[in-house]
Amino acid sequence: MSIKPTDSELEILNILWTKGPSTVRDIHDVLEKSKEAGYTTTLKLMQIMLDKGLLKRDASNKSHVYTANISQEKTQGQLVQRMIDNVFNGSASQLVMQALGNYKPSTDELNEIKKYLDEMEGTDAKKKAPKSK
Amino acid sequence: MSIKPTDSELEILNILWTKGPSTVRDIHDVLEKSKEAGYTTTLKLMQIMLDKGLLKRDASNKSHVYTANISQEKTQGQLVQRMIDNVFNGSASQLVMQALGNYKPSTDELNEIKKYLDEMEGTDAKKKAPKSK
DNA sequence: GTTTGTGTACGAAATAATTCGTAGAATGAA
DNA sequence: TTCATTCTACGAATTATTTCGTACACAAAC
Repeated sequence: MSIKPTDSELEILNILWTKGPSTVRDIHDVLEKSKEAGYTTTLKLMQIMLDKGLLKRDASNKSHVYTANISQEKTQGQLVQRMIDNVFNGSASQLVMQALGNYKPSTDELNEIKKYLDEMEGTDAKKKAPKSK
Repeated sequence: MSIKPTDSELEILNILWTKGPSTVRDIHDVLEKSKEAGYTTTLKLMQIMLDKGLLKRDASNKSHVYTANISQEKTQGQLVQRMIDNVFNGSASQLVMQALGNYKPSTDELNEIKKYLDEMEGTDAKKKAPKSK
């Protein structure tokens, strides 16, 4: 059971994750700022995403209100997983180092990551990272 | 100037990066082990990849020999970059932590990453990681 | 020679993603 | 009510990806 949103779908999901429940108009207004997009194109996309189960909606008003139906964290996890498998031959640390070498995070970010690593080391092969529900 | 191989194309690239120059037959034999695939399907894919500039080939023999025309490291870098932008709203450290939380690398891998981080910290805004040519 | 095997080229079907036009329902002015 | 606006639904064109059949070239084996 694995989802695979397209790039366009991801754009919409990102907006929904950030802004919360939104109408097609809301989403479209955001998209328009960064790209050409027809209103009905956005509408159709979101209808298809509804079909696929990526979104859910409240249709009790004239303007339907859409919400993401998959969590940001879970989606990120699955996409990262896929990238590790398909692009890094299964090596998470390879991905991590590529991300770091490529990106050069700030010292603050570095420290955050190191802290995270230290915590992991302590717990060794115990369980997964803590997650706030 | 940014490439975007599809999943199928990435499978082929991975094989080429691992095994070096190969014929369609070579690639197809590897693919067949993990999935259904017709020979001419693989052939066509590789021809299209040639068109796109993802591969190059030596056609001097009856069996043409293909090679990846884009480097593994550069491709990984671009894909990671894209994921950071599209999925993690620009935060590399978010990606890193998702990768780690999700995957639970071995202690060895953890140490490798930490070492890498330490090196980065020392050199602060210098340049990219050393690469053996 | 002819047959068999292995290869490339290429057209085209099948599927998926994206885009948009048009129709018609609902709402709110004028 | 009539007009303009705003919305959904939906059909359909466009483009990209994946798949495969068929044709034909070439070489080795018979």
